[in-house]
Amino acid sequence: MRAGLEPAITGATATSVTVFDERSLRRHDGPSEDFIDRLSGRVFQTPQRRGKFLWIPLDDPADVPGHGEALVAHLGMSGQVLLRDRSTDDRLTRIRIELDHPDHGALRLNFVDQRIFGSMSIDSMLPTDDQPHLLVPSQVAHIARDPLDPFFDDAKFLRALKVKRTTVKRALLDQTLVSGIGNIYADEALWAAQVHYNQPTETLSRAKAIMLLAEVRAVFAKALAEGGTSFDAQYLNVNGESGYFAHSLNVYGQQGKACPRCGREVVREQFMNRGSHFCGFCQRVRAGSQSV
DNA sequence: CCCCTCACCTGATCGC
DNA sequence: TGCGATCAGGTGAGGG
Repeated sequence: MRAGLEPAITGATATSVTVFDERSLRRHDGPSEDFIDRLSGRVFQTPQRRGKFLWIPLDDPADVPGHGEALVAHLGMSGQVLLRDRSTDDRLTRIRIELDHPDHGALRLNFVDQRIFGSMSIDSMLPTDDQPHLLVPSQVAHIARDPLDPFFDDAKFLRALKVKRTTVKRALLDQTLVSGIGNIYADEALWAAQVHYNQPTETLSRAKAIMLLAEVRAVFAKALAEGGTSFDAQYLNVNGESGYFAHSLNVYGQQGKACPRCGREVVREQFMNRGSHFCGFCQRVRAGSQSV
């Protein structure tokens, strides 16, 4: 989504903003009038991402220099950002931003979200603790870098796995430890590394933890190359197109089918109020390596 | 302080 | 055709 937005909206001016459902501003500190006022007339800079948060830095308004604000978007479970022409509408559009781009002319951003777990907001930028010259929106400050980020700290992540009293899938889904991993990519990376979702993190050997992190990166790289995971019309890129990673899934949603590695049945269990998909043979809770 | 549960929401689909 | 149950890819406040 970030890559799709960049060439289209960088340098565009937000000429008009409409909020159809104020609940989509759940992460915005203020009423919709405030969101509209602060966004209208601003120029979009290059879109940025950390984990599942996307933001578009805004130029400083002429009368308020050095402000440092961004339009922040999170898709939640069902959000989409669709890049449209001025005449195209989308069902379940919660927020609409009309844009004027010096090269591409009139554009429209439709923020579409069925369940309204996603949001848009205007947020102030803060220095990151590890790279103070790089800024992130205040609501993103507690989110860890993702494993494809050049400043992701492998040693810090491995240390956290040792210290935490939790299980490995919980840790993968904990965006304060490592960001960008959701239920699909957690299950896929765990399968690739042959780790059971309920393996206590402190019993994971260092070698296994390193392998797991490598598999997370491999899953991310493949999913990004294929444009993400689309099961239906709900998960689309900015041009309304489906990603192809769903064709590459080994265990997610594959319950009842054969494990691509050993041929035994893929099973699904309830875990954290969601589905966990794994091979009961390849992925078993193993006795921990004793580390001092 | 750390970890886990649950609330937050709507719409599509399926079985009866 | 209609109705109720079920399901869905995330986050963070608050309780234990």
